[in-house]
Amino acid sequence: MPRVPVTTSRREQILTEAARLFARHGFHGVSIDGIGAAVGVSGPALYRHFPSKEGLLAEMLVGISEHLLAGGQERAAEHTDPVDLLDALIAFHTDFALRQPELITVQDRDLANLPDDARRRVRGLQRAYVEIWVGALVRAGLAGSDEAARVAAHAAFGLMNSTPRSTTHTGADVAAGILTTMTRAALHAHPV
Amino acid sequence: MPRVPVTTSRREQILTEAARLFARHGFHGVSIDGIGAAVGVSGPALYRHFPSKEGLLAEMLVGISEHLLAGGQERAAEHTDPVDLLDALIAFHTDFALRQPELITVQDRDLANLPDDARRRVRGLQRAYVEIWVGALVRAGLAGSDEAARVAAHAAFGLMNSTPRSTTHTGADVAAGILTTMTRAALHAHPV
DNA sequence: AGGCGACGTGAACGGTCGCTAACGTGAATG
DNA sequence: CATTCACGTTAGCGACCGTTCACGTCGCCT
Repeated sequence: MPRVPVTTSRREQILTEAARLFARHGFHGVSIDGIGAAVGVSGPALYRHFPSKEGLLAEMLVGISEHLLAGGQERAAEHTDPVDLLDALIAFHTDFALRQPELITVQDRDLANLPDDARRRVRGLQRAYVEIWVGALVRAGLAGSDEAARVAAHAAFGLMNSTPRSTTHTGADVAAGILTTMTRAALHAHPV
Repeated sequence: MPRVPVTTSRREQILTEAARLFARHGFHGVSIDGIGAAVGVSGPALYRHFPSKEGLLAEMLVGISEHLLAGGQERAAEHTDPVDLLDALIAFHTDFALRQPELITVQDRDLANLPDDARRRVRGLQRAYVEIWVGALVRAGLAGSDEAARVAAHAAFGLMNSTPRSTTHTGADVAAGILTTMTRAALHAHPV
């Protein structure tokens, strides 16, 4: 039988398709056979690449969290002015949310389905990412306390992550402009 | 055996506990036996009150959508000025999101697990609710097109619905103020 | 008193799911 | 050329899950 040349690695192919399926049906709503079928192999072949279904989810969510944190740290290193940093963070996060809506969806929907150690790891990475935002907000004088800044940061994430609910019908660049403007205004309006 | 006096109706008790469990573990992550155990009965007793597990979810989501739409229509009837209407809508939605975080979570996470007809019904109700916001935004001159207004409305929902992610550590009234202010600013900042 | 309906139980069913086992194969390695 | 290894296959296992069934038990109505 002719072997189909695999352009991207099988692992990444599986991760991509699994993300799409998890986003649409939820972790427990997708079967191993379903994921296999989506990449053209069948069922148990996945166990050549991942130790378990939960392990697959873990790699997906850890990857997302690491990517976000790395991007945040990069921006933090580039900008000393907190307002500039906030703008860079907004641009970075908005871009990610618009480019990878499935990952965004899975990240905050299926975190509870992770095994304990992986969940702790993801939560730690997420917390570090949030703290970058919190620090910028406080230093910019846009939040009266760390607590308030945390609420504001989560609110900003919710705003930018609304992408999966509305992007279906709208151009990505148009949405990017709207979300960026709204997020910036929301954060700057927050009273001290 | 002594019969335990049931204060609220069994149906509502089941709906409440099921919402909590669905919010935490997802629809497919909760078993019929688990829901039963949460209300003190076991497993199949639920079928005395609901036709199926999907039927239970359907009643939950339809109830939420109807409540939101009714509240939106009520505000729309009370306010002729679109900016006043927006403020009333923000107050209404924020209050709901803060008071019922589990329902908010289930609503936009498990819609995909509804049977087709119920899903269509919920989507229709949601769309009608969104259209109230869209109409107010356009009439207020805060959106250049219906499309832009829809993106803005979904973004506002994402902001206000961020509650379940951050309220755990913050007082509800404090969070309400922050979310209200941020949402108002976000919507008013959106350029024409 | 008697029957009925609401509500609950435990047992059992068919189906699906995650995962393992046993096996096959083609390409690189020595 | 023989071996190994990466990567797939199908068959089957144990567990769980949604649902149904047969049955029991109250409280209420006539």
